[in-house]
Amino acid sequence: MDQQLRHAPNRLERRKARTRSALVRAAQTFLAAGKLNVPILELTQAADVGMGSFYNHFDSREQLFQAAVEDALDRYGALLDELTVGLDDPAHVFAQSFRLTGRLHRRTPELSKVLLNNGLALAGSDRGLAPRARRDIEDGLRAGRFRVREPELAMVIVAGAALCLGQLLHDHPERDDAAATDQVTEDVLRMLGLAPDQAHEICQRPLPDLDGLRP
Amino acid sequence: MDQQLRHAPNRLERRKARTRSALVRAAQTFLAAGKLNVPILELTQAADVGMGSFYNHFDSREQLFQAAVEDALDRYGALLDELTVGLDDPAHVFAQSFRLTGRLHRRTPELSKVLLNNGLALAGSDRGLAPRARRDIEDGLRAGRFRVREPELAMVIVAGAALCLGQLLHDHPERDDAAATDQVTEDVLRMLGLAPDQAHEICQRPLPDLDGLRP
DNA sequence: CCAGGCGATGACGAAATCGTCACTTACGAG
DNA sequence: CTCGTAAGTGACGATTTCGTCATCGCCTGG
Repeated sequence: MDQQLRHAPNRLERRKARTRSALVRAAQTFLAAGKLNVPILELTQAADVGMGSFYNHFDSREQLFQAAVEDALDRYGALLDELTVGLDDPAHVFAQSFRLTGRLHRRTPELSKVLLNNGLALAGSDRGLAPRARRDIEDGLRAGRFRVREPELAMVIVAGAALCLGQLLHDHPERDDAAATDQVTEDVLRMLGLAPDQAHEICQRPLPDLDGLRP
Repeated sequence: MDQQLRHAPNRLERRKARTRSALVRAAQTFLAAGKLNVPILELTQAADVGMGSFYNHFDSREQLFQAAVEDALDRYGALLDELTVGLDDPAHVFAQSFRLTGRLHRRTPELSKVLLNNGLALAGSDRGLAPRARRDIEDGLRAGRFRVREPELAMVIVAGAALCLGQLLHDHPERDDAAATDQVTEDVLRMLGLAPDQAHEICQRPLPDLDGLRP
């Protein structure tokens, strides 16, 4: 009883949230396909909601797509967090995040394409991957593991490498994504000032199991 | 006389080329503004040609935009070539190209935006900047200046850095573009395996004068 | 000077897309 | 049980965009 009364209006709110969520997910589909100019009707049909429902939740297509990107980013970021808990060495955290991101391009292609299609705009964003990378780099500097003059400019290279790596893996499905990712990570770690042998070693460490994370 | 007869039909061909070129330039304007879904009529008005002329030269808007991107890339590449003739050290060529590219983001914003808006797709392209960067890196490896395991993966980082640097300079007009570019170039050179002090020195060298190149 | 061809042009009917609105359905309070 | 409200729905008229086509004007060769 208490649980239901906690924040009373429930049934209706859930319905509303479900409709909105359906629209967002449909938008992510088109976002992944790069079709930014889909007719609203097609969007609502893909979401399996009525055409009029769109205007109950969003004023414009741009607004919906923005919400779709933010949602995708938040999920991407949360996933990364799950996968890097309990690591001490900032360089290890950074390397593991970067390597996992490389893996995720193949594991969740839709999410990957959302990233690639909005890539540059997101590099300076305060959501998603960028703030995490920034934090890891600064942690690494404080811990004396990294050696760069301007963290923000190192971020530029890290973000660019992550994006273009994703694009490479997307354009060349035959490439071994794990090997390519680990090599790029190693190069980036060297750029960050880590000793070459340490950079190499840190990229050989086992990664957490990716199976069974998303039901 | 001989000159005119060389490849006979001239007057008409020039007119045709002028119309086409006007369309391409207009398209580049919209490309730079990120407006990919401009009505054809607006495009032809911006180009100051008749609406029907569009269909004399292109079948679809996509086709025009593709031509616009290729044209911009070719001009960008040709400009880079002009500015790096006569350099011997591959590392120097690379550094100078990269630093000039950073400068060009501010000097020719339209060209810069075309690059940014099509960025990732161009990283793996065989036109524009990518093939030059690839060539410079391989030259550097042969000359023993660079030390990376896989040139193609180093390219990934270089391309990403160039793009995200452009985005950073675009988002933060207050930033000193020369200083930021030189620092990023230095970091990238370190990533490529150049000794830190050499990387620093090579980024201090004077650049060719940019004034008076485009009349 | 004439004729033929090629490119330029914009009016027009066809088609796509928009966003409102009048109506329905589902829920929850009294 | 009944009513009020919030959300869902899709038909419809208005608007935008498309791409064709009949016509025009410039150039060139004869």
